[in-house]
Amino acid sequence: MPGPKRWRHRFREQVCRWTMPREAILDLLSRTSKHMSPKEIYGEIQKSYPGIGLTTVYRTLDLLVRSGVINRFSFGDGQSRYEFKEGRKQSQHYHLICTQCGRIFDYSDFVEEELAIVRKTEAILAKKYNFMVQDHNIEFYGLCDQCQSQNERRS
Amino acid sequence: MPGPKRWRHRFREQVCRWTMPREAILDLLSRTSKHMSPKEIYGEIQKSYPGIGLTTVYRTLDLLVRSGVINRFSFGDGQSRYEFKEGRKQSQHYHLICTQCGRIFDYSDFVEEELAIVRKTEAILAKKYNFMVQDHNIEFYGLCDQCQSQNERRS
DNA sequence: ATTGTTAATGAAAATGATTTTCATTATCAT
DNA sequence: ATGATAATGAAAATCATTTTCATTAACAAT
Ligand SMILES: [Mn+2]
Ligand SMILES: [Mn+2]
Ligand SMILES: [Zn+2]
Ligand SMILES: [Zn+2]
Repeated sequence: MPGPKRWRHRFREQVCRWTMPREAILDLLSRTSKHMSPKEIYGEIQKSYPGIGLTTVYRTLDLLVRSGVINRFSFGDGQSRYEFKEGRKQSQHYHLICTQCGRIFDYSDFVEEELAIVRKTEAILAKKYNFMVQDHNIEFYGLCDQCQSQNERRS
Repeated sequence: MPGPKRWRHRFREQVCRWTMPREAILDLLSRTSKHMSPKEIYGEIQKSYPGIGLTTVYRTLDLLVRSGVINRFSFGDGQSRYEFKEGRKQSQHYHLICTQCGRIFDYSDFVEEELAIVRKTEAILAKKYNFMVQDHNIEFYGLCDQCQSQNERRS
């Protein structure tokens, strides 16, 4: 079943209607590799569907997060950011966040070793604290290439 | 040099005045193991120093974060949360966040292996992306013991 | 101990992200 | 094609955080 149709079916199952705003927002997120905020998504969506309201963007993002189709992040810049959850493990990646310019970079090297540790950790957590892990998140904060050279030029 | 006095000196160096609100807030954070929000801190501080305003709490937390004395987290519940940075490596720990009740648990098992991986990762990041890592963060999302049993009782 | 400079404070207003309300519209099972 | 009702958009409400500004307090110099 091709993309849109698959979503339509998937959502019908939970007494949901597959509407144009939902299609547009999911489509946008599935095409970008950026970590977009509601306002950014709204701005982008406006270009092709001027009728869609910011409120609907918020509601749709909530729905998609609850449905497990996208991920929500709080990188600490005052707004939430969203990312399409790609199929399977391939897409597993973590984030580098530049503390100066705020840009976010995807990072997916060494994920094998990291995942092994994470699995091991999850097992411990389940046994010791009886905590049922559903998801995890690793992030590195620091200075991106650009901000580093900018800084030394200034000093 | 005992606690308060040490801070007083440390802050003088950066043309800062060591004031009563700063003392009170740092003192509170250094005693608790909770991850408190500005409003929670404000509420607690009020009990002993009714004069201190919420604005000052915000400003002081910013100062302490910039000074590297405390850490700021965004766990995604709409407010930032703060934690005293304890001395040395001993205190290195990560977080378990219950997606249902929002409670946050400290976790510090297996940190050895995790730290080894993190170091390795940092080296790669530095080489490949020229990203200078200053800090990192690992968090697990899931259901805490209590919420799990609550759920099965309801189902 | 007193004093002057000015960093820090608190109250109120402003801002900005997110949520709620409610009348209207559009989806989709029948 | 139609009815039930889920979804929408605009406006208002909320809530966390920041800014403004007149007043206060810290502390270096005396
Ligand atoms: Mn990403
Ligand atoms: Mn902690
Ligand atoms: Zn940067
Ligand atoms: Zn819980």
